Amino acid sequence: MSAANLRAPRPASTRQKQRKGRPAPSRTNDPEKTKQDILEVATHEFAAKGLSGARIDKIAARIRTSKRMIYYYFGSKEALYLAVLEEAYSRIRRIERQLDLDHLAPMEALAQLVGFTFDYQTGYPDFIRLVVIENIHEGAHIKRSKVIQSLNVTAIDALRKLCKRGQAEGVFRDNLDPIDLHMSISALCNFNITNRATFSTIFKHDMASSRALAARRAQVVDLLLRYVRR
Amino acid sequence: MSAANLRAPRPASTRQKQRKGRPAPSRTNDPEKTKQDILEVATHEFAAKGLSGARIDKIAARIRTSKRMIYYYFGSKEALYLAVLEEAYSRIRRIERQLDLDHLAPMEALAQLVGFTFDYQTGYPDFIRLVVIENIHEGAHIKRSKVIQSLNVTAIDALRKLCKRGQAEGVFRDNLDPIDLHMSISALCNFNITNRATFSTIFKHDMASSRALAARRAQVVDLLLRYVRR
Amino acid sequence: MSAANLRAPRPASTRQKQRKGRPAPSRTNDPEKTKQDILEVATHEFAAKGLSGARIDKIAARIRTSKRMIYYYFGSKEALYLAVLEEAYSRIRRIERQLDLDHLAPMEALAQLVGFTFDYQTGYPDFIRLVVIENIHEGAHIKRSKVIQSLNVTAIDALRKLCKRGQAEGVFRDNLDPIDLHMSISALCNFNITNRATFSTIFKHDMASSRALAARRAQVVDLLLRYVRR
Amino acid sequence: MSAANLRAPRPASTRQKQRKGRPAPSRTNDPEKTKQDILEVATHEFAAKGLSGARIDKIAARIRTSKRMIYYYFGSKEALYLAVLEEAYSRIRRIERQLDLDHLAPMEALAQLVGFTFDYQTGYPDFIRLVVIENIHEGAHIKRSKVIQSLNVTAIDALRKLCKRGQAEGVFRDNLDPIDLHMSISALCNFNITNRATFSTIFKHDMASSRALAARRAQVVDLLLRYVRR
DNA sequence: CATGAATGAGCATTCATTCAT
DNA sequence: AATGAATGAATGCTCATTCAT
Repeated sequence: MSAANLRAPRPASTRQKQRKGRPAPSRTNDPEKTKQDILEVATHEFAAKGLSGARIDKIAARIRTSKRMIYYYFGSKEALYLAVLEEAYSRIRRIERQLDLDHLAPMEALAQLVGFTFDYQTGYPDFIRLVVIENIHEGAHIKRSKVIQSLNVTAIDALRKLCKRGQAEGVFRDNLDPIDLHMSISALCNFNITNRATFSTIFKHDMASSRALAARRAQVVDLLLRYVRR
Repeated sequence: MSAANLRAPRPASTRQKQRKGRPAPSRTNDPEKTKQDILEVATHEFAAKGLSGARIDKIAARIRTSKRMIYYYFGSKEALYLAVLEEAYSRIRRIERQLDLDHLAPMEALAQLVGFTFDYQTGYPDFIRLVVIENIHEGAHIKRSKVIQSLNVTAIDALRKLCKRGQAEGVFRDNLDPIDLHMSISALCNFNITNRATFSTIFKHDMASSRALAARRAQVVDLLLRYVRR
Repeated sequence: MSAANLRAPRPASTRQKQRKGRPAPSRTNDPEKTKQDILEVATHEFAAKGLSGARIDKIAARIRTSKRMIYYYFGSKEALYLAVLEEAYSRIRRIERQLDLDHLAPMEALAQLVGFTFDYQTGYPDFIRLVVIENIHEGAHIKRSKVIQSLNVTAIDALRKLCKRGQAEGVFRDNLDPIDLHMSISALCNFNITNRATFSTIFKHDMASSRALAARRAQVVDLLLRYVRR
Repeated sequence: MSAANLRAPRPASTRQKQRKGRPAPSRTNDPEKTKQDILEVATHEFAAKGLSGARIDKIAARIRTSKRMIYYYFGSKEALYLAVLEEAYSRIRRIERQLDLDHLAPMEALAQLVGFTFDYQTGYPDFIRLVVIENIHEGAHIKRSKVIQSLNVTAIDALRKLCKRGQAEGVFRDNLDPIDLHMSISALCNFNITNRATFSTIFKHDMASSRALAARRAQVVDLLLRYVRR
């Protein structure tokens, strides 16, 4: 049996290289980098447009990779979105872990933690945007993600330790719930991102200026310190 | 005034039993009602799915009106979205106006205001969802809306008056900025809606139970009262 | 609230009429005809290429209707395929019903029935092609079709009556099963369609010429008459 | 010779346990075996899904070889399909050649031939499925295959000899055309495969049970014997 | 001999929107 | 005032196939 000489016409073999104005897809042969590039651009697209508003085409157009690669590596739009979420959560957890509060006095430590949270959210607004978007979807994807749910929330542990220490030293009042405190910190730090546009518009109050940010940061820290102090 | 009677009307209560097959166009001959019905359903659809995720078809299917009517009355999806936003903002402003804090002692008045805000957000979560969604779009629509920008933000005026009164009476500390205070109130009350799903999932802490809500409400009030008191 | 003057730019309203060389979609306003047209072309496409090989684009291109209409009326490729199957089955049943064998002598009646079947299959080969294709899919779609399963198979009833009559008159032998007989008739009549190309190629024997067809028709009738006769 | 030992070998028996994850490329270093494995799996895939419905990916996933190998050995999907067809035809011809009818009385010999054909088709349904699929494509590939067209159709020669012998011995009637007889045999034996699903569904008559098969086999033999006998 | 990475072209399907009455 | 029919332009996704090593 020799199928070779009976071969059906190979439509693709005669295809001309006809790159139009395309961004010239790379042949990096560095799959990790390619994946990372996709993830990075996708993070921004999803954060800016939401899951349904994001366009795979747009993501592809922004990288030196064809749209096809996105499906090659991630399988579907939703899977890409989940990967983006997982990466975003992993990243913040990774950074939180580096925070060392033990060597500071309790009040100062809390100020540090709140300030850090505020700065991180402000400096990397895509993360909160993604979280908020995921909430619009009622957390449907996060609930399916073992990766995210297995991440250790160091922030809470740190907060728990801090509360105990503050109370032991007599500078924090009793009846402080770390989870609850974390909620308040998040709420106050998130707001600057999640409501900036509407708030700025309605109150004619530019929340994005570095001056406004610095002032707000101080107030948020102040507000939370007042809350915990004896 | 208790917050309870300010709760959002249950949107579904007027809904007719869904008929199978065609959307069964109405012969109500009551254009105002038809518009209102569209708006109500659209509010929920946009709040639940976002601007891009919302489906005109779904909205039409849920009302006794054909899809065509939506275009007849509102012109486009985006215009409908804007109308929804405008209605939502108008509504909260209308209700805020009914709040009478002058007859209460400053601390109590603030507690009332915060509690009301918390209850309203919780009882009518679509509003905050819409606001958050609008922020994903960087406020692009709100910026074009004369209606929303012309709405008088009574809440701020009330807060300003309250601050002054509280300071005059010596129960509030100095250096309180009403806008800033408003921001903190909003942030703390919004969070329960905007981050409920992810927070509940990650911290295995059901934020939606009536018990959790009541506890959180008390903490938010407490947090803010501690912030203003001398 | 006047959304009208705030209307978002309507991207479609400024769209120019830019019909390229398209087949100029009709505005027949005759949905029944449009549906029928689609069905007809689709029947041929599916019969010629199978379910996976058929192209919605090709079907659309052959009618004075856009591809979009196919989804408007049928919902999906698979649903269209099913509609095609149902129409094909309905059609043959409708025609079978017109066959009146009662006034003929049993042998002649059977000859008539077999001849008719042979002619119908030959004259409308798409039907058997579709059936064979559906069998490749292991009857997955037919099993879901209430329409097809509710069709009364008159052919079998006619055959049953005919067998009885033939046996009563002493011209048919005993031990004849109508379903089994039907199977043999179908098998012998189908083959000319289902295996024509390969058989013709391998045996260098053109099965499609009118002469070959007539000869084969006679043989099939002969074969079956010999089978039933006492 | 009993038909039983002519049955198709169970293709799955040599298949290794599927490993999860990657297709786990083989290090067999036995190109002939690899080719054979591909062919075997491809035969089943094409028979089950048709040319357009078959998936190279699925074929690759089922063998201990990467998808790339398929192209390495066969060049293209269509060439693989053709190789499958050629192998299937070669195989049946090879087996037909083993049939020795000369030592049997004509009637018995025909019964043997028909019974064997029926059993082979039933036992190795992929072959007829492939043939039917190739007919959907109007025999386009078979026409290009020198391999298939050069295969000697022993069945026809055997039939021709048998007819002559039967007529000489006075047990077969005159006017028997071997090709035509072959056609009838094929038609009656194929039907059980090509129309099983739809026929079973429509007539609520399970054609696949061993009882139904045995009964049908007897009838087909009976039908054909009656046809040839003087 | 062997293979992981990469991809162009096409495909089914969706969706907001408009036409004609 | 109201609506059933119709549709262009995407959009997510698939698949056979090839590159580079």
